[in-house]
Amino acid sequence: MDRTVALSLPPLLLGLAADLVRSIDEGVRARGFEDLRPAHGYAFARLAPAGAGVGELAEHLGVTKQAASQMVEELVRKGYVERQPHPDDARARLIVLTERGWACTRAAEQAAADAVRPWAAVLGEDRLRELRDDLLRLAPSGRLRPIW
Amino acid sequence: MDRTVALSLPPLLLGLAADLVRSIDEGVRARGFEDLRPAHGYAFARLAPAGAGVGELAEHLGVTKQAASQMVEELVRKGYVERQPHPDDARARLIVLTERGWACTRAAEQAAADAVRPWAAVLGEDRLRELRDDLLRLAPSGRLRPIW
DNA sequence: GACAATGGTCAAGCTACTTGTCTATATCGT
DNA sequence: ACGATATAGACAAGTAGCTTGACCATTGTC
Repeated sequence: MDRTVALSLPPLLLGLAADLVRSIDEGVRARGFEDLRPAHGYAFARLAPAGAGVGELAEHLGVTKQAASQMVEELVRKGYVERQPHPDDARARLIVLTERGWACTRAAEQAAADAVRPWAAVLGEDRLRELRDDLLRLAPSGRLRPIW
Repeated sequence: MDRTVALSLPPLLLGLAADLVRSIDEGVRARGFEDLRPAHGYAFARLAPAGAGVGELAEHLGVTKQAASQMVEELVRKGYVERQPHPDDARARLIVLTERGWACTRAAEQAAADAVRPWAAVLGEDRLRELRDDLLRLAPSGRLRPIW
């Protein structure tokens, strides 16, 4: 395999990803959610579809249950999520987004769209779609991904 | 601009970048550098070409001078870098890689190449090169990028 | 119905960062 | 040339987000 491609690809990919995270973070903050950090976005991405337990959230974030529990406590205190009793298991709790949590999620999507828009101007719509398709093929099987 | 592309691209890019970081980190550790974390790789990338001062390193890493100074102290203690007097400025010090630092840098490049190799199998050499070219066009002006 | 396994929390400790302060050297204005 | 200000870096203390360890409540298993 071409050595120059192998050596140049990782820095480019990581650099672009870092810029994207920073850009979305700024966009989310600019929309009034200044008490959140990128890590919270990864949590929202897991919680948005149908909620999740603390353990599931921990696994998604790649941290311990205790750390996830602390983050949930923080997000509850800030009004982004709430703990509901789990319907089937009295031990477990279902963590779900509040309306404020959903509002933040929508803000993150807007910020992401804003961040990507210039890319379409640079590459063109078609090339950008191909880029998306390439990334889709490289992405590990249906693992859940962050919103921002 | 196509909304589905705008919404799917960021998670795919961030997810792939996260996998890449984890993969390179594992590769570096497997090659015997178990006392380093991904953040150190970003530092090495800035130091490798010609060394740098603590302030320059701090700006590259996006942290305070004090934090960069602490990381340098840690890397000195572990034998990866050394402080040299700056030739032109008696206040400043030039931080440069030691032989061990270079060995680690080479290990990181190997690990990165290992991580990217499967991508060529999925996309093909030509498509992968186009992907690299696309990322190059999206990368902000010649900003320095991490090795892993 | 005992008993291990699981979901979650409480408590304490660690680490990588932060802000604040300081010294030494360099640069600028007069 | 010299005093004022800016810059490079280190020292010290505080903080935030993670870790490990211990624990309780509920569930599933033999």
